[in-house]
Amino acid sequence: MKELEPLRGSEEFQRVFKGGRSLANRVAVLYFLPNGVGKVRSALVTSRKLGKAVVRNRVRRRFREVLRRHRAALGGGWDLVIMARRRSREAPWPEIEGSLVALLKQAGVYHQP
RNA sequence: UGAGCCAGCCAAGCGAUCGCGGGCACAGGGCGGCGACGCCGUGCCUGAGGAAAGUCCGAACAGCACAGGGCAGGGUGCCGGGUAACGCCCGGCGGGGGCGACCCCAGGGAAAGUGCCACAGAAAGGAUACCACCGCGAUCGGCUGUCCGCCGGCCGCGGCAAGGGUGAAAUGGUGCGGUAAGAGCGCACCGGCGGUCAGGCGACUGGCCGGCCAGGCAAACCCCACCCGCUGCAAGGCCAAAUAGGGGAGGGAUGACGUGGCCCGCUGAACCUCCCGGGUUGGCCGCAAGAGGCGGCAGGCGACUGCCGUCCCAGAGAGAUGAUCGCUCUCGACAGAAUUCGGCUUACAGGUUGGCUCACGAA
RNA sequence: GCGGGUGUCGCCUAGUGGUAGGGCCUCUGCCUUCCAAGCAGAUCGUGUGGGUUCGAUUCCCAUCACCCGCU
Repeated sequence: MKELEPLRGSEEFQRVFKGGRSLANRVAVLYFLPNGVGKVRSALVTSRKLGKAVVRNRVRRRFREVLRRHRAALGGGWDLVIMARRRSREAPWPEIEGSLVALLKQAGVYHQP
């Protein structure tokens, strides 16, 4: 998945948090910053406040599935950090997918194929 | 039929499509490389738990002496066994609870010493005598006066600890005898203690004898017995890359470092520590065949052990299980491996197997 | 992953085995024309479950929550 490389290291996280913009709804917070690489790099954050390990793993898997399904529509060079919020624990799948896509569209990262 | 006790097992299932981690294969395809090969791709196989959890114990493994002596510190604590080891497990003993099946118990030492036992109470420990009880003496009063005698008050000397009262706890309990009043003072039974004999590997149990001398708390300090070196896979090892190994202060064969809270001992080097200024933030091994699972036979009451057969069962590195659809049922709990095992503890919808107890009914 | 610490009224805190104390807050009363301040009084607590002890905030065990280090 060349178009979905991971983001690593606290320096890269700090760069996105400080230099980037953010959008949010009840399911997640999206931080985004142009990276000039031509590829989309992304990372998911599920804090301990969200729940126990089973809950955090399930949320991360569902978020990752959203990115996988829509990776063809993600264009340009962006660094993304998606942070899960409380609603993501009990939200049904259509709500999660719809919420994340809405955030990506709002940020201008999402292009119709 | 109802109520209950103990032990064990399972942890929704089946199918389709798209995706993820790991392993193996690839003759053909794409990219890189002279090449071995790597990446992509394709095919097949495989992919969380009974607690993976809490991190409360024990070990393996690794480094430092194949971890040694002492102090300090910590842990364990009825007996016997199991185990690599344990604070775990099994079988007993003693105590407590339940009609019972059965369950629970940190359960050594208080005649080594220190300390504590608030309030109440006379007294909280080798202590004491408040009220009371009894004897003797003196004195006062009453019985009309005196002697004698009797009754009562007060004082002194002495006896005693049965009764009252306090407390969680006061030198054993009940009964009879005994006495001035009383007391294990004597006797019987019970309880405790000591001795002895018998049984048992032992904890302990039972019999006999002695005799009443010994309060509680050690999850208070402590004593005794046994155990414990420290650090932890981010241990430790190998390879590659990078800068410049630069400047200052202190220590070092009078022994740096290892080394831990300390001393000794051991090891054994030309380094080490701090400050200033810089570089790196990769890859591989450890890393999964093990005190392993399952089945059978044998030994043992059992924990467990021995032998034989058989199986290979996650291995990531920002961290693999998700999405959609169809069907079935009782509509699904607690919950996600990170070096690996053995335990303990805690969380938990339900389903299921075996054994046992009590109550009622029938035969 | 490894190691350490803390839980006491609504908030901040004392308390090393013997009645849980103080300040702020809240309520009531007094005072004041009224409010504030002041004075007097009251309510409210040992995170949870066991154990040791006559008696536990204190000692022991388990558990829950939170916090802080190392990497």
